[in-house]
Amino acid sequence: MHLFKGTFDVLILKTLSWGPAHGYAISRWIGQTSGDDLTIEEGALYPALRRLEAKGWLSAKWKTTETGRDARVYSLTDDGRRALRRELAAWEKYVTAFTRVLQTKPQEAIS
Amino acid sequence: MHLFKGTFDVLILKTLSWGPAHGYAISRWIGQTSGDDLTIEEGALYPALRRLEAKGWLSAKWKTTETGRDARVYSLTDDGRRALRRELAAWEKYVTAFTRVLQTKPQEAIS
DNA sequence: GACTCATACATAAGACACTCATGTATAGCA
DNA sequence: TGCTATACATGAGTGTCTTATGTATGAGTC
Repeated sequence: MHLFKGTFDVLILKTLSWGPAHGYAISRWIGQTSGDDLTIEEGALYPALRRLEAKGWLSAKWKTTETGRDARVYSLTDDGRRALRRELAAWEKYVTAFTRVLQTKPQEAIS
Repeated sequence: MHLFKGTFDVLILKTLSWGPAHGYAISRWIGQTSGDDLTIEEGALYPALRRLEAKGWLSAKWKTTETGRDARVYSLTDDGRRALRRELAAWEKYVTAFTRVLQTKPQEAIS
């Protein structure tokens, strides 16, 4: 489905809050747990990870996975953990405000 | 606050579902009812209205308001009403999926 | 009469996250 | 040998946004 830009960072951070993971696995996890309603394209995923790393929210190193492949494994930094808390709060605030607008019925015509 | 791109159209459509209104009033209504948590900049507002009009979701005509000013008053078309229903459903589905990802705790490491 | 504020619309420049397409490489399996 | 899944990467293009700037006028204030 079409998505709302700027919302993926929180999902990535949250996913990494459970422990280190590489990009492909993060993408798969988000797809799975959302029932495939949320899919993050590879062209969006890898730049996003670089971006979050550049912000200091993630740290990365190359490792070999259990299946014998090279993978770039990301971990949440302390800054990343703080950012996650902030972003989660912002998201909830946003949804609350959004819902309020959707549910408020005007007494009279809007002008 | 920073916003999530692509989410405003629904708010505009919803606001117009209560009756015709001009851009400035729509913006004010969204700001008000959200407790100023959601503000739509004028540089985003007017292009968005044109966009929705071009899609056939809104119709517009110039009128003079009660306060004696020229204003471009927008109304929801039938297509717009259908679009609103679709967009609302999509938004709810998105938030649900999003919440599911945020709340799902993995049994084991994500890989 | 001059000034300021709120109302009302408009647009251009630039930022930025996305989609889509394409590319590399390799493990595992039939 | 060929196919699928895994794993990363990037470039071109798109579209919505922010920021800044501009026009114009009604209403109230000094």
